[in-house]
Amino acid sequence: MDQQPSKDAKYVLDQQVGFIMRQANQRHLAIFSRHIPDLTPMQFAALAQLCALGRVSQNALGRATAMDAATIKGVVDRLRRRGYVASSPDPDDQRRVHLTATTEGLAAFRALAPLAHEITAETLAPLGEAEQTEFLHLLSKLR
Amino acid sequence: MDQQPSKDAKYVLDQQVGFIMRQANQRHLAIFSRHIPDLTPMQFAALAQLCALGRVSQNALGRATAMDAATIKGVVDRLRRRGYVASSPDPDDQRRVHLTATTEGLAAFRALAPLAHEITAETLAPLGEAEQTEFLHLLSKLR
DNA sequence: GCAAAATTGTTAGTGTACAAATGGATTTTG
DNA sequence: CAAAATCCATTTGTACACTAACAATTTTGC
Repeated sequence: MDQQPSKDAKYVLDQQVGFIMRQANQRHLAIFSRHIPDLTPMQFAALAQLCALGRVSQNALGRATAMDAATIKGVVDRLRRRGYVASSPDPDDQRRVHLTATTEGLAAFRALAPLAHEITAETLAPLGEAEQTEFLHLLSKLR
Repeated sequence: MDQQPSKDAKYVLDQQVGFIMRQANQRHLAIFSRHIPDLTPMQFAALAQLCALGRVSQNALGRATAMDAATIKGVVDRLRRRGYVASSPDPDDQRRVHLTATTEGLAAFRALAPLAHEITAETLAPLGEAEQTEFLHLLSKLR
């Protein structure tokens, strides 16, 4: 009796925002890694903010990119291993470690930044121009 | 000279869909785990589809929930450990493992399903009613 | 001026995600 | 009917993401 599907259940899932949002995000991640295969979205975001902010502590960079302290650590570690980020101890506060983008990191960001627009454009391509604006507007309200 | 922030760089990031979408998703995940602390969204999705589809192979369940074969394995393992899912070998095709929701799993899903609507409602709460419909419509086109 | 509170970075543990490689089973095709 | 292609499930490796707990170090509040 429980052998056959209860049609109402499948219904439920396809109506949930989270489920649809996850799939939209999956599609976006695929587009991203096709354009920028060598850097993950998180690594790019961290590098971008570091270039923008100039000189920050690790936790501050995490806050600027909406990442957990534990998460930003891993991201920064990988960026440092790649030579894009350098760290030096803060003389005033011995808990802190100052982060800066290396010349190489800055160059990489400048080369990659234009691609970011392409990625956004391709992600939003299924929508018309007016729809894109509307979507971004609504999405922003949900964060 | 590179000490001070270059204002145009920070701009870029906050405009990218992926960055905003990730934050919207983070907020949604937080809402989800407040309402359903014992199951992750992925586990709930897999359980829901299993209840809906009745009896499927592991990979088929993965496809139904937009999960990788490697990913669905872990999710199913955890659901099985929790006693919500049972597996048995397929007599016709020896590659396959049939999955079914246990009585306990079915009961859990039925108890949790109403909460899914609350989660969606809370996630979309910052939007008006017409905006919610519009948002879901646009989001669906992006998956 | 000193104990309590807050912050910084780290580690450990759990749970997605995907790519790539493996091995076994089944289906297709030549 | 055998070879090739496909499919299923698993394993390995890398990368988020969050919780919780921790030590070291400021900062604060009385």
